[in-house]
Amino acid sequence: MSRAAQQQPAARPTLEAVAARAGVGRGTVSRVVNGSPKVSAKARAAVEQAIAELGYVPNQAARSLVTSRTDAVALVIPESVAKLSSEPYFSDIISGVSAELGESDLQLLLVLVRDEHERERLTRYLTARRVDGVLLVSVHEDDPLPELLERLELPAVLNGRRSAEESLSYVHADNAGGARAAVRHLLSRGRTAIATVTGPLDMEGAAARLAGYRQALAEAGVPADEGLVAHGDFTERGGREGMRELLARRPGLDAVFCASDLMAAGALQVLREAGRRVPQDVAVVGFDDSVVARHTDPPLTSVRQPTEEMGRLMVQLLLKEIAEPGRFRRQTVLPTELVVRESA
Amino acid sequence: MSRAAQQQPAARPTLEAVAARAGVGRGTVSRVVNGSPKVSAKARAAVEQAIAELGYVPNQAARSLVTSRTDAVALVIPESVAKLSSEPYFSDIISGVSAELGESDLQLLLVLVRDEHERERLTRYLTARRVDGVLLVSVHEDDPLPELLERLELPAVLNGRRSAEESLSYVHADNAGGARAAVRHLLSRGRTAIATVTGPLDMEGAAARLAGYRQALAEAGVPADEGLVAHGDFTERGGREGMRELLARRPGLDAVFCASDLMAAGALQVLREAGRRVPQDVAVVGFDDSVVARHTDPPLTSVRQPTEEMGRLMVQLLLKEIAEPGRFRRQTVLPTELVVRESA
DNA sequence: ACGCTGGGTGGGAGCGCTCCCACTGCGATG
DNA sequence: CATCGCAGTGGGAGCGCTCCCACCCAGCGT
Repeated sequence: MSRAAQQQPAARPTLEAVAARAGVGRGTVSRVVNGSPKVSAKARAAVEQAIAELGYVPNQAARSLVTSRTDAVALVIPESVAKLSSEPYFSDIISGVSAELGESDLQLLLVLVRDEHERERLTRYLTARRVDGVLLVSVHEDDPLPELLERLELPAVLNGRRSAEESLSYVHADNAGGARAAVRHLLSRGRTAIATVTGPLDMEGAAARLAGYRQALAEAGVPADEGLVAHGDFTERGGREGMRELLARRPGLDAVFCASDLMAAGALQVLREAGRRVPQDVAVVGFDDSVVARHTDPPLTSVRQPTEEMGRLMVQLLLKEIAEPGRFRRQTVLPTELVVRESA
Repeated sequence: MSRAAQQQPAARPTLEAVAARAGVGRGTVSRVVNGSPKVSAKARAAVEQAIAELGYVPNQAARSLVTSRTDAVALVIPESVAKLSSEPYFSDIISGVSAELGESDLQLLLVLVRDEHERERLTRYLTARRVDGVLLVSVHEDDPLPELLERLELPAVLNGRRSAEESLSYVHADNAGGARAAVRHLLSRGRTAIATVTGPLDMEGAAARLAGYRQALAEAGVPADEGLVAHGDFTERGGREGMRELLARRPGLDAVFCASDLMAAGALQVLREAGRRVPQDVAVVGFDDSVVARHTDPPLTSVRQPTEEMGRLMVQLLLKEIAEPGRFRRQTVLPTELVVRESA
């Protein structure tokens, strides 16, 4: 067998070939392929048959070249924050995004950004407008990406927001409300010295959870005690360190609200080492209601946020923004819900 | 600033514009952009300056149109198997793939396939050759995708294999060896009635784990007892059901090897409900050494497989295959390692 | 009978790039 | 001093598609 013949990847038929076969012009084939109504039933039938016979599939590159659409959107995850693997949160977002995108004809590009180098790569990529829109999760206050997106005027939806005055579209959970519910629950169980381990406060969501914690205490007339507040970073290790700090400062605490399940898991370890029983001595509440919550000892009471749904919603907003790149932004807050298990 | 000027997405400069500015021809600019050595230092400098001044970014669509390369690869995850969120395995793969791809100029496309509808979409996508190569994880024996990849002659690397005679390139872990190590460890701890909950046996990896289990027992002269084998599907629920079945059939068992951590977590729940102490009454070993393993009660002894590294390796093989689409396949097996914790 | 519509159609132009071939100039060679 | 490379260069052709304009017919009104 000749090498040449073997290498021929069976040249894909072009629009032109379909036109010839169907006995119509290129324009008509294009109209059929793109679902234009201005085609007679007869012509449409002929074209459709030719397409089927030839196994025609449009060449996306050629299409993009002229339409300057790409039919792809990027989901950007700044993985530096936490390892993707240990954060079920991201998986759920991905899952929701993917499901919702399935309805449309857009392809999902997953972009993990973990260092400066990769950020530059992404910047080039976005500048080249190789996607029609961007979904950005885990937004930090000083993240340069949202600004880039604004400058490029690229349709975008954030998960979380930089601040309360966020100018881009976003979807996020009612973090403050969830935290409030968690703390109220602890109060209702008779706890009085309720501590918290916060997330990274340069993330609005983490700050909101802290605010919710404070608000619930204030409402109940509990005097604020900054000694009961430790700062973490959403990771398990951060949870351990925060808990140790709290225990050292306020040995008498009888409850702790952790701004993530992973931190709650870390806190649990430290409490056990310190000989405190959970929930008898210290009640623990987490946030996210991730897989981890169901597997700790004891299982975690946690604030559930509809993560997958947030993913879906982000896509819906993005599609609207792509279809109609208006000035005005779409911003949505989803409710949270306390899931009570043994830990509190 | 005029509204019109503001709305103009500032038409991106073309190669032609760069050429004009640098006072050279299009060919020369193209050579510089693509790193051809056949350019004089002077011309190169002029072009590079022009590129910088104009902020030129090549148009990928135009490039693809003529090269028929896309500079993108797809990572396909048939999510039907298990929810992405509960399987840290996938996250680790993604992480490794993404990291390794960062070195090259290829973009990662994540494609989740959860039903027939989405499979068809993907088929169309691949047929249109919108990617240069495909990474496929979680391969089942009867999965139609590998065959499609072969037919399309699309460079591809599997994670796992359909069978021992897999014809495509693949990367997988030493599943049999890992299972053997797990069972030997149980034997060395004096356990005699060692049960197992298998994964879905239409996956070669799951079958290999079962084979390793059997082999270790045979080597130790322990007579085979099919009553000690229950079939699961890698999920937590599957683990629970398998464990119940085993307990009903062989109440005297003193150890169980689960083919995934998630199943081990399920088994743990059932054992506790049944009043068995772990590890005193029943020792438990999992597989994957995922996050879950560290959070169960007690923490799981588990077989670690280098998941992230597998992702990296898959990319390396794929790149070779893309660069040189030869007949011969590259197939790699990575070692596993037993991580001992309290559960066994 | 003669415009007029207007749905339906064909095909030229051109998107931005790479490929490739023809061509230039210059030093080395016979 | 003519001849031959050969590194370096410019630019035509063309990738497969959409856009758009000119055009072609019915079918309708006057």
